[in-house]
Amino acid sequence: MWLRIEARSSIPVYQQVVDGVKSAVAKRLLQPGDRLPAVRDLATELTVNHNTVQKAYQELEREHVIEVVRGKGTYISRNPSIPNERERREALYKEMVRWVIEAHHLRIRDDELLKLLRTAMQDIHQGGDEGAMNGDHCRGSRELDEDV
Amino acid sequence: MWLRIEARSSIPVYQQVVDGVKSAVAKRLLQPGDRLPAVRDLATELTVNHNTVQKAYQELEREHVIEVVRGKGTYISRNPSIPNERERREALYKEMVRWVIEAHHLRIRDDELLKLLRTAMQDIHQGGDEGAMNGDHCRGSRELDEDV
DNA sequence: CCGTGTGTACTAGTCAATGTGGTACACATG
DNA sequence: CATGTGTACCACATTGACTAGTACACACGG
Repeated sequence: MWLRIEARSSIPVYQQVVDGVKSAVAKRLLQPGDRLPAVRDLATELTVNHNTVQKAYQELEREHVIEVVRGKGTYISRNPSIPNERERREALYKEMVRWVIEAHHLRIRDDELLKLLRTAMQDIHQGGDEGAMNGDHCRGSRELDEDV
Repeated sequence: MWLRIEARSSIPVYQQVVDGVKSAVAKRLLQPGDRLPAVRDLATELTVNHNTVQKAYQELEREHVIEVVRGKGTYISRNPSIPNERERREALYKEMVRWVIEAHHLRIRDDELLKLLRTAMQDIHQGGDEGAMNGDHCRGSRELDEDV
Protein backbone atom coordinates (compact mmCIF):
# COMPACT_ATOMS: atom_id res chain seq x y z
CA MET A 1 0.00 0.00 0.00
CA TRP A 2 0.99 3.60 -0.54
CA LEU A 3 -0.16 4.48 2.94
CA ARG A 4 0.88 3.49 6.41
CA ILE A 5 -0.40 4.96 9.66
CA GLU A 6 1.57 5.22 12.86
CA ALA A 7 -0.94 5.09 15.66
CA ARG A 8 1.65 6.22 18.22
CA SER A 9 2.63 9.33 16.31
CA SER A 10 1.69 12.71 17.68
CA ILE A 11 0.61 13.66 14.18
CA PRO A 12 -3.19 13.33 13.85
CA VAL A 13 -4.34 10.35 11.85
CA TYR A 14 -6.28 12.42 9.34
CA GLN A 15 -3.15 14.51 8.77
CA GLN A 16 -1.12 11.38 8.17
CA VAL A 17 -3.64 10.31 5.55
CA VAL A 18 -3.45 13.70 3.86
CA ASP A 19 0.34 13.63 3.87
CA GLY A 20 0.37 10.04 2.67
CA VAL A 21 -1.80 10.76 -0.35
CA LYS A 22 0.15 13.89 -1.24
CA SER A 23 3.38 11.96 -0.87
CA ALA A 24 2.11 9.17 -3.10
CA VAL A 25 1.12 11.73 -5.69
CA ALA A 26 4.52 13.40 -5.55
CA LYS A 27 6.15 9.99 -5.95
CA ARG A 28 3.76 9.19 -8.82
CA LEU A 29 2.54 6.09 -7.05
CA LEU A 30 -0.85 7.65 -7.57
CA GLN A 31 -1.58 9.09 -11.00
CA PRO A 32 -4.18 11.65 -12.00
CA GLY A 33 -7.47 9.83 -12.50
CA ASP A 34 -6.61 7.00 -10.13
CA ARG A 35 -9.34 6.15 -7.73
CA LEU A 36 -8.90 6.24 -3.97
CA PRO A 37 -10.48 3.64 -1.69
CA ALA A 38 -13.98 4.34 -0.44
CA VAL A 39 -14.13 6.20 2.84
CA ARG A 40 -15.42 3.25 4.79
CA ASP A 41 -13.06 0.79 3.10
CA LEU A 42 -9.99 2.81 3.89
CA ALA A 43 -11.26 3.37 7.42
CA THR A 44 -11.62 -0.37 7.89
CA GLU A 45 -8.20 -1.07 6.44
CA LEU A 46 -6.52 1.48 8.70
CA THR A 47 -8.75 0.50 11.63
CA VAL A 48 -9.88 4.05 12.22
CA ASN A 49 -13.29 5.69 12.14
CA HIS A 50 -14.81 6.59 8.80
CA ASN A 51 -15.22 10.18 9.96
CA THR A 52 -11.47 10.46 10.34
CA VAL A 53 -10.86 9.32 6.79
CA GLN A 54 -13.57 11.61 5.54
CA LYS A 55 -11.91 14.56 7.23
CA ALA A 56 -8.72 13.71 5.37
CA TYR A 57 -10.53 13.45 2.03
CA GLN A 58 -12.23 16.76 2.71
CA GLU A 59 -8.89 18.41 3.31
CA LEU A 60 -7.43 16.86 0.16
CA GLU A 61 -10.37 18.15 -1.81
CA ARG A 62 -9.89 21.63 -0.39
CA GLU A 63 -6.31 21.47 -1.64
CA HIS A 64 -7.52 20.23 -5.03
CA VAL A 65 -5.37 17.14 -4.77
CA ILE A 66 -8.40 14.91 -5.26
CA GLU A 67 -11.81 15.29 -6.84
CA VAL A 68 -14.97 13.92 -5.36
CA VAL A 69 -17.99 12.61 -7.22
CA ARG A 70 -20.94 11.97 -4.96
CA GLY A 71 -22.16 8.43 -5.23
CA LYS A 72 -19.21 7.36 -7.36
CA GLY A 73 -15.91 7.83 -5.64
CA THR A 74 -12.85 10.01 -5.14
CA TYR A 75 -10.10 10.43 -7.70
CA ILE A 76 -6.71 12.05 -8.00
CA SER A 77 -7.16 15.44 -9.65
CA ARG A 78 -6.41 15.66 -13.34
CA ASN A 79 -5.59 19.35 -13.51
CA PRO A 80 -4.90 20.41 -9.98
CA SER A 81 -5.09 24.12 -9.29
CA ILE A 82 -3.34 25.55 -6.28
CA PRO A 83 -5.56 27.19 -3.67
CA ASN A 84 -3.99 29.56 -1.14
CA GLU A 85 -0.78 29.44 -3.06
CA ARG A 86 0.65 32.57 -1.47
CA GLU A 87 -0.13 31.51 2.08
CA ARG A 88 1.26 28.06 1.51
CA ARG A 89 4.45 29.43 0.01
CA GLU A 90 4.85 31.67 3.01
CA ALA A 91 4.18 28.80 5.38
CA LEU A 92 6.75 26.73 3.53
CA TYR A 93 9.30 29.47 3.84
CA LYS A 94 8.59 29.94 7.54
CA GLU A 95 9.16 26.25 8.06
CA MET A 96 12.44 26.48 6.20
CA VAL A 97 13.61 29.30 8.44
CA ARG A 98 12.56 27.27 11.43
CA TRP A 99 14.70 24.36 10.39
CA VAL A 100 17.66 26.52 9.48
CA ILE A 101 17.55 27.55 13.12
CA GLU A 102 17.26 23.94 14.23
CA ALA A 103 20.19 23.05 11.99
CA HIS A 104 22.23 25.79 13.67
CA HIS A 105 21.58 24.26 17.06
CA LEU A 106 22.52 20.84 15.67
CA ARG A 107 25.73 22.38 14.33
CA ILE A 108 24.79 21.47 10.79
CA ARG A 109 26.53 23.81 8.38
CA ASP A 110 24.75 25.48 5.50
CA ASP A 111 26.31 23.33 2.83
CA GLU A 112 25.40 20.19 4.75
CA LEU A 113 21.81 21.36 4.98
CA LEU A 114 21.70 22.01 1.26
CA LYS A 115 23.09 18.57 0.62
CA LEU A 116 20.42 17.09 2.89
CA LEU A 117 17.75 18.82 0.85
CA ARG A 118 19.17 17.43 -2.37
CA THR A 119 19.09 13.97 -0.83
CA ALA A 120 15.45 14.43 0.15
CA MET A 121 14.62 15.43 -3.40
CA GLN A 122 16.24 12.30 -4.76
CA ASP A 123 14.36 10.19 -2.23
CA ILE A 124 11.08 11.51 -3.56
CA HIS A 125 11.81 11.42 -7.23
CA GLN A 126 13.05 7.89 -7.16
CA GLY A 127 9.88 6.67 -5.59
CA GLY A 128 11.33 5.12 -2.48
CA ASP A 129 9.53 4.88 0.80
CA GLU A 130 10.43 7.73 3.05
CA GLY A 131 10.27 5.71 6.19
CA ALA A 132 13.69 4.19 6.33
CA MET A 133 16.49 6.42 7.43
CA ASN A 134 19.66 4.67 8.34
CA GLY A 135 21.18 7.49 10.30
CA ASP A 136 23.89 8.60 7.96
CA HIS A 137 22.23 11.62 6.45
CA CYS A 138 25.37 13.53 5.72
CA ARG A 139 26.14 11.82 2.53
CA GLY A 140 23.49 10.56 0.19
CA SER A 141 21.80 7.91 2.19
CA ARG A 142 19.78 5.70 -0.05
CA GLU A 143 18.08 2.94 1.74
CA LEU A 144 15.93 0.70 -0.32
CA ASP A 145 12.23 0.47 -0.27
CA GLU A 146 9.58 -1.91 0.82
CA ASP A 147 7.58 -4.41 -1.10
CA VAL A 148 4.47 -3.40 -2.98
CA MET B 1 12.59 42.86 21.78
CA TRP B 2 13.90 39.63 20.35
CA LEU B 3 10.54 37.95 20.88
CA ARG B 4 7.04 38.48 19.62
CA ILE B 5 4.04 36.23 20.23
CA GLU B 6 1.14 35.75 17.85
CA ALA B 7 -1.86 34.94 19.95
CA ARG B 8 -3.87 33.85 16.91
CA SER B 9 -1.32 31.35 15.73
CA SER B 10 -2.08 27.67 15.98
CA ILE B 11 1.41 27.19 17.35
CA PRO B 12 1.30 26.93 21.15
CA VAL B 13 2.61 29.96 23.00
CA TYR B 14 5.29 28.04 24.88
CA GLN B 15 6.53 26.69 21.54
CA GLN B 16 6.70 30.18 20.10
CA VAL B 17 8.81 31.21 23.07
CA VAL B 18 11.14 28.25 22.56
CA ASP B 19 11.46 29.00 18.86
CA GLY B 20 11.95 32.69 19.55
CA VAL B 21 14.84 32.13 21.92
CA LYS B 22 16.47 29.58 19.62
CA SER B 23 16.05 31.97 16.73
CA ALA B 24 17.58 34.84 18.67
CA VAL B 25 20.51 32.63 19.57
CA ALA B 26 20.99 31.59 15.96
CA LYS B 27 20.87 35.24 14.93
CA ARG B 28 23.30 36.10 17.74
CA LEU B 29 20.86 38.58 19.22
CA LEU B 30 21.35 36.59 22.36
CA GLN B 31 24.91 35.68 23.29
CA PRO B 32 26.14 32.93 25.59
CA GLY B 33 25.98 34.18 29.14
CA ASP B 34 23.19 36.65 28.43
CA ARG B 35 20.43 36.62 30.96
CA LEU B 36 16.82 35.93 30.06
CA PRO B 37 13.93 37.77 31.71
CA ALA B 38 12.54 36.26 34.88
CA VAL B 39 9.70 33.80 34.36
CA ARG B 40 7.10 36.11 35.85
CA ASP B 41 8.45 39.21 34.12
CA LEU B 42 8.36 37.64 30.67
CA ALA B 43 4.92 36.23 31.43
CA THR B 44 3.67 39.70 32.30
CA GLU B 45 5.24 41.23 29.22
CA LEU B 46 3.71 38.63 26.92
CA THR B 47 0.46 38.65 28.91
CA VAL B 48 0.49 34.90 29.39
CA ASN B 49 0.60 32.75 32.47
CA HIS B 50 3.91 32.25 34.23
CA ASN B 51 3.48 28.50 33.92
CA THR B 52 3.47 28.82 30.16
CA VAL B 53 6.78 30.67 30.16
CA GLN B 54 8.21 28.20 32.61
CA LYS B 55 7.27 25.34 30.32
CA ALA B 56 9.20 27.05 27.55
CA TYR B 57 12.24 27.57 29.76
CA GLN B 58 12.08 23.94 30.83
CA GLU B 59 12.09 22.82 27.21
CA LEU B 60 15.01 25.14 26.40
CA GLU B 61 16.93 23.72 29.34
CA ARG B 62 16.25 20.18 28.15
CA GLU B 63 17.77 21.17 24.82
CA HIS B 64 20.72 22.74 26.62
CA VAL B 65 20.05 26.09 24.96
CA ILE B 66 19.82 27.82 28.33
CA GLU B 67 21.13 27.14 31.84
CA VAL B 68 19.10 27.68 34.95
CA VAL B 69 20.39 28.73 38.34
CA ARG B 70 17.80 28.47 41.07
CA GLY B 71 17.30 31.72 42.84
CA LYS B 72 19.42 33.66 40.39
CA GLY B 73 18.10 33.48 36.87
CA THR B 74 18.33 31.80 33.47
CA TYR B 75 21.17 32.33 31.04
CA ILE B 76 22.08 31.37 27.49
CA SER B 77 24.32 28.31 27.59
CA ARG B 78 28.04 28.88 27.27
CA ASN B 79 28.96 25.47 25.90
CA PRO B 80 25.78 23.94 24.57
CA SER B 81 25.80 20.20 24.10
CA ILE B 82 23.33 18.53 21.77
CA PRO B 83 20.89 16.09 23.36
CA ASN B 84 19.04 13.61 21.15
CA GLU B 85 21.17 14.63 18.23
CA ARG B 86 20.35 11.60 16.16
CA GLU B 87 16.59 11.81 16.67
CA ARG B 88 16.59 15.50 15.90
CA ARG B 89 18.60 14.99 12.73
CA GLU B 90 16.13 12.36 11.61
CA ALA B 91 13.20 14.61 12.45
CA LEU B 92 14.83 17.37 10.45
CA TYR B 93 15.25 15.09 7.47
CA LYS B 94 11.64 13.93 7.68
CA GLU B 95 10.55 17.55 7.67
CA MET B 96 12.68 18.22 4.62
CA VAL B 97 10.98 15.37 2.79
CA ARG B 98 7.70 17.02 3.68
CA TRP B 99 8.92 20.27 2.13
CA VAL B 100 9.78 18.51 -1.06
CA ILE B 101 6.30 16.99 -1.25
CA GLU B 102 4.61 20.29 -0.45
CA ALA B 103 6.81 22.04 -2.97
CA HIS B 104 5.76 19.53 -5.62
CA HIS B 105 2.11 20.35 -5.00
CA LEU B 106 2.96 24.04 -5.18
CA ARG B 107 4.72 23.42 -8.48
CA ILE B 108 8.00 24.65 -7.06
CA ARG B 109 10.94 23.19 -8.94
CA ASP B 110 13.94 21.71 -7.19
CA ASP B 111 16.21 24.59 -8.05
CA GLU B 112 13.66 27.07 -6.78
CA LEU B 113 13.42 25.17 -3.51
CA LEU B 114 17.17 25.22 -3.11
CA LYS B 115 17.16 28.93 -3.75
CA LEU B 116 14.48 29.38 -1.12
CA LEU B 117 16.61 27.54 1.39
CA ARG B 118 19.60 29.73 0.59
CA THR B 119 17.42 32.78 1.12
CA ALA B 120 16.26 31.44 4.47
CA MET B 121 19.88 30.95 5.48
CA GLN B 122 20.71 34.51 4.55
CA ASP B 123 17.73 35.72 6.53
CA ILE B 124 19.21 34.14 9.62
CA HIS B 125 22.80 35.15 9.09
CA GLN B 126 22.01 38.60 7.78
CA GLY B 127 24.35 41.37 8.78
CA GLY B 128 26.17 39.36 11.35
CA ASP B 129 29.40 37.72 10.37
CA GLU B 130 29.41 34.11 10.93
CA GLY B 131 32.81 32.94 11.64
CA ALA B 132 33.47 29.79 13.47
CA MET B 133 30.99 27.17 12.63
CA ASN B 134 33.18 24.25 13.34
CA GLY B 135 33.65 21.56 10.79
CA ASP B 136 31.89 18.98 12.84
CA HIS B 137 30.37 16.39 10.60
CA CYS B 138 27.89 13.67 11.23
CA ARG B 139 30.13 11.59 13.34
CA GLY B 140 31.24 14.21 15.74
CA SER B 141 28.72 14.20 18.52
CA ARG B 142 29.79 16.25 21.45
CA GLU B 143 29.77 14.68 24.83
CA LEU B 144 28.10 16.32 27.70
CA ASP B 145 30.11 18.65 29.69
CA GLU B 146 28.70 20.45 32.54
CA ASP B 147 28.05 23.54 34.51
CA VAL B 148 28.84 27.18 34.14
C1' DC C 1 17.88 36.03 60.43
C1' DC C 2 14.94 38.08 57.19
C1' DG C 3 13.10 40.15 52.93
C1' DT C 4 13.18 40.02 48.21
C1' DG C 5 13.76 38.03 43.81
C1' DT C 6 14.41 34.07 41.60
C1' DG C 7 13.01 29.18 39.73
C1' DT C 8 9.87 25.08 40.80
C1' DA C 9 5.83 22.16 42.01
C1' DC C 10 1.24 21.10 42.52
C1' DT C 11 -3.82 21.26 42.04
C1' DA C 12 -7.98 22.54 39.74
C1' DG C 13 -10.28 23.99 36.07
C1' DT C 14 -11.42 25.80 30.98
C1' DC C 15 -11.11 25.24 26.16
C1' DA C 16 -10.24 23.37 21.62
C1' DA C 17 -8.71 19.62 18.66
C1' DT C 18 -8.93 14.83 17.78
C1' DG C 19 -11.06 10.63 17.42
C1' DT C 20 -14.92 7.14 18.18
C1' DG C 21 -19.53 5.13 17.47
C1' DG C 22 -23.74 5.47 15.66
C1' DT C 23 -27.39 7.07 12.73
C1' DA C 24 -29.33 9.18 8.93
C1' DC C 25 -29.42 11.36 4.42
C1' DA C 26 -28.09 12.36 -0.74
C1' DC C 27 -26.60 10.83 -5.08
C1' DA C 28 -25.21 7.49 -9.11
C1' DT C 29 -25.59 3.23 -11.27
C1' DG C 30 -27.37 -0.95 -12.78
C1' DC D 1 -35.31 -0.28 -5.92
C1' DA D 2 -30.81 -2.18 -3.95
C1' DT D 3 -26.31 -1.10 -3.48
C1' DG D 4 -22.22 1.50 -3.07
C1' DT D 5 -20.71 5.82 -2.76
C1' DG D 6 -19.93 10.54 -0.22
C1' DT D 7 -21.95 13.64 3.50
C1' DA D 8 -23.95 15.44 7.81
C1' DC D 9 -25.20 15.10 12.24
C1' DC D 10 -24.93 13.91 17.24
C1' DA D 11 -23.01 12.52 21.84
C1' DC D 12 -19.05 11.23 24.15
C1' DA D 13 -14.09 10.39 25.68
C1' DT D 14 -9.37 11.71 25.56
C1' DT D 15 -5.63 14.71 25.22
C1' DG D 16 -2.85 18.92 25.10
C1' DA D 17 -2.49 23.81 25.88
C1' DC D 18 -3.43 27.32 28.87
C1' DT D 19 -5.07 29.87 33.00
C1' DA D 20 -5.31 30.66 37.96
C1' DG D 21 -3.83 30.34 42.42
C1' DT D 22 -0.98 28.75 46.01
C1' DA D 23 2.99 27.11 48.10
C1' DC D 24 7.80 25.82 48.39
C1' DA D 25 13.15 26.04 47.51
C1' DC D 26 17.21 28.58 46.83
C1' DA D 27 20.57 32.80 46.55
C1' DC D 28 21.91 37.07 47.99
C1' DG D 29 22.33 41.32 50.43
C1' DG D 30 20.82 43.96 54.26
